Amino acid sequence: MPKKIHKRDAQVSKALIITNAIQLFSQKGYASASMDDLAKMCGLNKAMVFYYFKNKKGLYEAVMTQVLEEIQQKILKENEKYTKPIEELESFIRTYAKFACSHPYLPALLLKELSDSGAVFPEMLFTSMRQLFALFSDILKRGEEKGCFHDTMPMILYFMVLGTLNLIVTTKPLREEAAQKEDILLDTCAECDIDQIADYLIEKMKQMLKEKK
Amino acid sequence: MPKKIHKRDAQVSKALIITNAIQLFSQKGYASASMDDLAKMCGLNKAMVFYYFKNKKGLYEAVMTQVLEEIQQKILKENEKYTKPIEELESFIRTYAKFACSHPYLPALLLKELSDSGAVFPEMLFTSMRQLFALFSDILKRGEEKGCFHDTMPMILYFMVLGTLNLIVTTKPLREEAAQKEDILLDTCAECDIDQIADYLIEKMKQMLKEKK
DNA sequence: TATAATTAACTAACCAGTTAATTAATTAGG
DNA sequence: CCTAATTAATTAACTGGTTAGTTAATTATA
Repeated sequence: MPKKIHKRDAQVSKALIITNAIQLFSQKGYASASMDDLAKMCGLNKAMVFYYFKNKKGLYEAVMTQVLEEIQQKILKENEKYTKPIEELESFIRTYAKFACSHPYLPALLLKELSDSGAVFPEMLFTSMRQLFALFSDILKRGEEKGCFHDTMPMILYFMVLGTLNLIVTTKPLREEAAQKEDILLDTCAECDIDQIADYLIEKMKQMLKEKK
Repeated sequence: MPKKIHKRDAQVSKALIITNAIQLFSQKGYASASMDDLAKMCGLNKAMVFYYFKNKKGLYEAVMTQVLEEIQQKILKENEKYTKPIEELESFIRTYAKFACSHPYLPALLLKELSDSGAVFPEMLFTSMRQLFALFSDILKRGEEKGCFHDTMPMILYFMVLGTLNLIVTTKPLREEAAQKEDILLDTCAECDIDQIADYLIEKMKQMLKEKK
């Protein structure tokens, strides 16, 4: 619990709350995240949370918006560097993989939210999530028009990519622990780094997309 | 809230609690599932829950064990019908897909648990989950030895299958809602039935596995 | 009669959210 | 440039409701 070293500054306090809330929500989930704990983490009074974000749900929405905005901007920016659909797809997967690995709160928050079917955060979930999917879907469609992709079902392929990468990241501690006590026969991919995994995924996606029905 | 119509019977009461707990935990998540609510759903006194399962965690473990046992038995039984790795893989995917679709509590519970890295249910998670993965991994390995599969990374492919199917099932209500208000340009696969999706996944898996590195 | 199943009533901790008072920073006026 | 008034940020203390879990008494069954 860090003591407050910062001056009175709304911007700073607000950012401090969001930063800690990202950690808390991603680790404990919405219901188990305590606003008392959050205030202690921030070194602020609990009332500040409600002063800036009205209520718990408001804070959660701010957290999700920021996190989704972050990854979306990153992917869009990377995407601009490429023109060929294959390269764009590769960039999408690699960027998401790297970001998810270095910011593991993203997969945790996303999987929790999706496993609830957006129970906590119903409206804004697809407003924000849709845009990422739209980009992915668009890449596939353009690839199909150009004749380099075949037999695409964007929604399924999207879940394939996100599902795989999110599970790989969130289960990492579990798989590492398993690797120690398990027999060697069962490879839990505990030592694979995220680049290897992204490479493998990309190659497999290429194989899936190049074949005509 | 059904009134109790059953006689005094430990077996019946216990089963009643588990059945309702599966629904409750899968809908609300571990933290938000209230034992008071559960007792009301069962038409029993709350103390019964603690009488039979000691505490909330004990009940949750019983729920997870039963649910994982259920799907595992189903898949193992189906698997016996086949001998060729390709058929076994196909059966694995199709059986999981169908079961997940008709018992949507499974994907909900699994995704919640995995997004926590087994926070609630640490020990038994991989004891039970491992067996399913072991079967999947085994199918791939035997296929590779026989020369019909190539370049397999079982852990990644496992998450690919489970990740895709689980997300497809849990997001179904979300995607259907989206389909109504969204532009037609973005296909959320709202009308796809689970057999189509399983077919597509199986075909894509075949394409991925047949190619040599 | 002994044992197992069930209940009502209780507790102590926790939680989201409120309130009214206090402190610090900003601005305006002389 | 200083000070008084205004506004914004922060706090302690509180509330009402909920929660997991307990206990001791009661009912049914074998």
